[in-house]
Amino acid sequence: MDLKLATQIGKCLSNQTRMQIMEWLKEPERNFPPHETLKHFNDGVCASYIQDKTKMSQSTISTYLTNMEKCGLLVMTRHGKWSYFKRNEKLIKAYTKYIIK
Amino acid sequence: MDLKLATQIGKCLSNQTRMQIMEWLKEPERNFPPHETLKHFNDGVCASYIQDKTKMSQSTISTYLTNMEKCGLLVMTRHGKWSYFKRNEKLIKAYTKYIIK
DNA sequence: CAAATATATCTATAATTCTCGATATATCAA
DNA sequence: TTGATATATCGAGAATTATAGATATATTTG
Repeated sequence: MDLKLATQIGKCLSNQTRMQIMEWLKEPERNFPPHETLKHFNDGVCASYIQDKTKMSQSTISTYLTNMEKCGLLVMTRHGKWSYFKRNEKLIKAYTKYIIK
Repeated sequence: MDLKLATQIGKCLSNQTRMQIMEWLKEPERNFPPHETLKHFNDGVCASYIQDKTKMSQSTISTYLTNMEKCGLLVMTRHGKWSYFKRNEKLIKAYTKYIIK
């Protein structure tokens, strides 16, 4: 973790929708309906379910998720035509360690 | 800690200069010269020393510090004509607890 | 292959943030 | 009180980010 990465993470976490997504992804089974094809949340939640819940446009949420994945906050796994996103707890922990004294 | 406050904190931590200030304030005696009037860093570091180190304008750094204090990241103490800023470890910890699963 | 579906990327405008100079306020020192 | 110094606030233009529609790409299905 360095200054640049930490500020990029801060940028992702400076928007209520994005922060809300991070919170929802703490408990996928609680916050999202079950996936119809995949029978689990092992790789997180598919982009369209996340989008539905935010009520924002597809392109906006896709951009959010892509950026959050680029800075490491989320991990993306593709299954067929679906993209699944889950929290990257390791990076989140590294970020919190960086800002704590 | 709630969604709104967490994103405000994220905003403060989304800028390299502000994040750098947070890092410097972890170790005032290491990163700043001793204060001439006050003989300690108990209340943190005075605004002008912080400004000097960033090489940015007085008004910009004053705005930064004021906003960081408003969202609780920093605690401000006034001694005479000087404003001293120190980290608010309690709030920082609350923020990290909020984002960690 | 063609159609349907999910996601990603491009482009442009709207909204917000950045940054500084100017100015105001507060305090100290003479 | 006057002048000097430290910090805060205001106002404006520059830079960045937000957001969505249009379009492109990728995958599945018939």
